[in-house]
Amino acid sequence: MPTRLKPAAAPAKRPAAVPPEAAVNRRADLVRVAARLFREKGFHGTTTRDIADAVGMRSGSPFYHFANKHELLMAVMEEGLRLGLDRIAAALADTSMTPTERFQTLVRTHYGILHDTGSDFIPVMLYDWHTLPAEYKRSIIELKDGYDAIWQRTLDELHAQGLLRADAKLARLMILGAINFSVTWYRAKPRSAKHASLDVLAAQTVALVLQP
Amino acid sequence: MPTRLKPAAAPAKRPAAVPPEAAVNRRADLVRVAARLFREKGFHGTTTRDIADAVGMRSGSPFYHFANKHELLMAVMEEGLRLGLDRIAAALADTSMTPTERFQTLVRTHYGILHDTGSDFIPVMLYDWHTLPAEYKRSIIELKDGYDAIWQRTLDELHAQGLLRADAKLARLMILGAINFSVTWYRAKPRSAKHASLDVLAAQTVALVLQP
DNA sequence: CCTACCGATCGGTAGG
DNA sequence: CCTACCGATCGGTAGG
Repeated sequence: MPTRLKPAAAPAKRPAAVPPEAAVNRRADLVRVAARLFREKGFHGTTTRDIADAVGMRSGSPFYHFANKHELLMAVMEEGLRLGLDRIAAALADTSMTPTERFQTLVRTHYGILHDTGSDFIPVMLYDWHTLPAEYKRSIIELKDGYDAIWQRTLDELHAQGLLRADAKLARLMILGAINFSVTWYRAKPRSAKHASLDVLAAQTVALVLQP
Repeated sequence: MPTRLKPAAAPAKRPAAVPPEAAVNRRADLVRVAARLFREKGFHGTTTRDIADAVGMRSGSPFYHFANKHELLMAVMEEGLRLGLDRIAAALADTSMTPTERFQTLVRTHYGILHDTGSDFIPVMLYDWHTLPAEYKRSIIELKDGYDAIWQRTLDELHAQGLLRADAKLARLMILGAINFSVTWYRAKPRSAKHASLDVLAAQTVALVLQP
């Protein structure tokens, strides 16, 4: 008859009473930390306890902010797409750019979205998209469609100008695929000096697919 | 005091004694079924019981063939790379091909390796590479390096001929990335007639990156 | 957000 | 390869 062992450790001290708007900060902490851990170890490879530990909560407390683990995953993806759309909007704010310049900007911005410090949200979406139950996917797909549409507009223009030799829709899938796949091989800030920077990566990507 | 409930079901009948070489067939069954399930649900999303069920074994029996779940994952990846290398070698058997023809062949073959019926091994490697412990990766990396080298030779030649405008090594990463990423969006044999075939996909990929 | 907990499941094993 | 099992862990919950 195995009796459940209770930790003999002293009970944790309660933190000081929290300010009113702290809950949303704690929620944001959970999303940010979940993104990092999901990216490193995958959704199923990360436990809700790992996430709670990393933000200094007890194991049951994340469920005060999220009904279940999948909603945490959804929040990570939503945050990533919202941040990504913001970054794209800011980068394309100058409306005088040529289609080629817009394309260069999109490519460089997307590399940043994948590899800048703290940018773990979109990689999680790329890794664990198939893990999200269909009912959670709807709202994410809406955001993702907005993201794709921005790319598609520019690629359509490039195609019309004869600067893109493939079908514009397949070109979008292939170019974003080429960039997205860098999450499997690119390491930010390695010791080696001959490592390609994101600027170089972006320039080479553009050179590969755009007609001179 | 919860007493463990034992199933009241009749004990399963032992199957007839197996022929001597059957063990290797059963092992191959496990690898093939594991590849399919790992692809569909991921490594952590698939239980060893799922795999045992799918081949008609009891839950403990896969561990007669594999020391642990990770060795099953490694076997899936190894099988995929071996099959892939075989397919490439067969496809490139004609030594009179130009670099452009070899490139077209490599691209088309790789799409088949990802999307042909029963070709679940390499997609598993793409999805769950980061799940494999480092000590298991060594032998896989060796096979993978061989695969990459074949691509690199052809891309170097294309670059020398001025048919590829990006650095040849980055071009390999980006082109294989563009193709590999199709595992996230391409569905084989859909109902829709306007769906791109692998032939079309391959031709468009070549058109996108190769200078006319 | 913590305490205290549970039901289910999971990878894996001993022995045949 | 099956039987019979276990130790550990996991997502999640009731109540404060």
